[in-house]
Amino acid sequence: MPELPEVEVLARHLDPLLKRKTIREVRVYRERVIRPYSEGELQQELTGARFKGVKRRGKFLLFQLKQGRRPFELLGHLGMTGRMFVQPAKKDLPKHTAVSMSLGKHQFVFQDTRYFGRLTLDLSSIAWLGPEPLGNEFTIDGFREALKRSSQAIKVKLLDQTLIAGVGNIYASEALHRAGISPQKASKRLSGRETERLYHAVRDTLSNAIDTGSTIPLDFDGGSDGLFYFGSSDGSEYQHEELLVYDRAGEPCGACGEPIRRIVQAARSTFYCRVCQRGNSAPAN
DNA sequence: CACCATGTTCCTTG
DNA sequence: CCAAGGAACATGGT
Repeated sequence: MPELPEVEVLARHLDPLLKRKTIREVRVYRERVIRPYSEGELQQELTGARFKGVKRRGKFLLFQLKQGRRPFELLGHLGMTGRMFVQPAKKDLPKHTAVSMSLGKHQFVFQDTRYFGRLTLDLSSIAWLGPEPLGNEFTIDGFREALKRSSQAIKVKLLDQTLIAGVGNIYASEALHRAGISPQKASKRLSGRETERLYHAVRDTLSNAIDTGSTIPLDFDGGSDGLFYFGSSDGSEYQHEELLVYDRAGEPCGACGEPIRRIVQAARSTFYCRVCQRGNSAPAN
């Protein structure tokens, strides 16, 4: 479920559900996700603490808590397959539950099939994140400066969380299509106009996804996988319709009809239209 | 059985 | 030293 828009929608969803709730009990079923802390340490810190709010930074969730008068934060990340939701206390925990916290009548559940996600007191991983793409810190000038140096393909560069925090494999392809730029073009070779187009394309792609995702009911405790870009829990798939190139290899480009291509960059799939996204892929150094 | 998957981190290579 | 590439992590779907 994990790119910026999904995490943003999830943070907004969880905030009112967790706010003012007190953690009564913590259970860790997979210690890997709370590393480098132990179950005992987490229980020690969290038991009795109260939620103040839920925020997002890049693809990370920040749970703001208070133990008495002492504020602190818990960091969450969904990895590839993580889900976080609130369900009735009596309800059975799903398969692959990594952590659960009882909140009285309800319980907060972190479930993650592949266990790549995190729920930890170790906040170090957000220290190196780049600017929030939808915030004021993200500027065209800063973006241009960052791209100037690198000979890496622009698609790969967009996944660099120190460049922009929150763009993932799906929206990187989507943003490049929107900007009409070849994913293989070396970052440093983008023209001023292309850089500007990409800057706006990234922001527009992400905000549109948040808008669409916000319209979808997130009844996680009903068994939804929460992957709103793959459809909501009732089976409809409106958000998927918004994706113009991702996972559409062979299908005609909505703009020109050319079949969408799939290539591999940095060991990950990239989808693009050869006609709408022309450009030089010369790997000059 | 083979290959694919929304992400990050660590190790190796050049 | 740094940038770039790849593997590892772990499980499931097709």
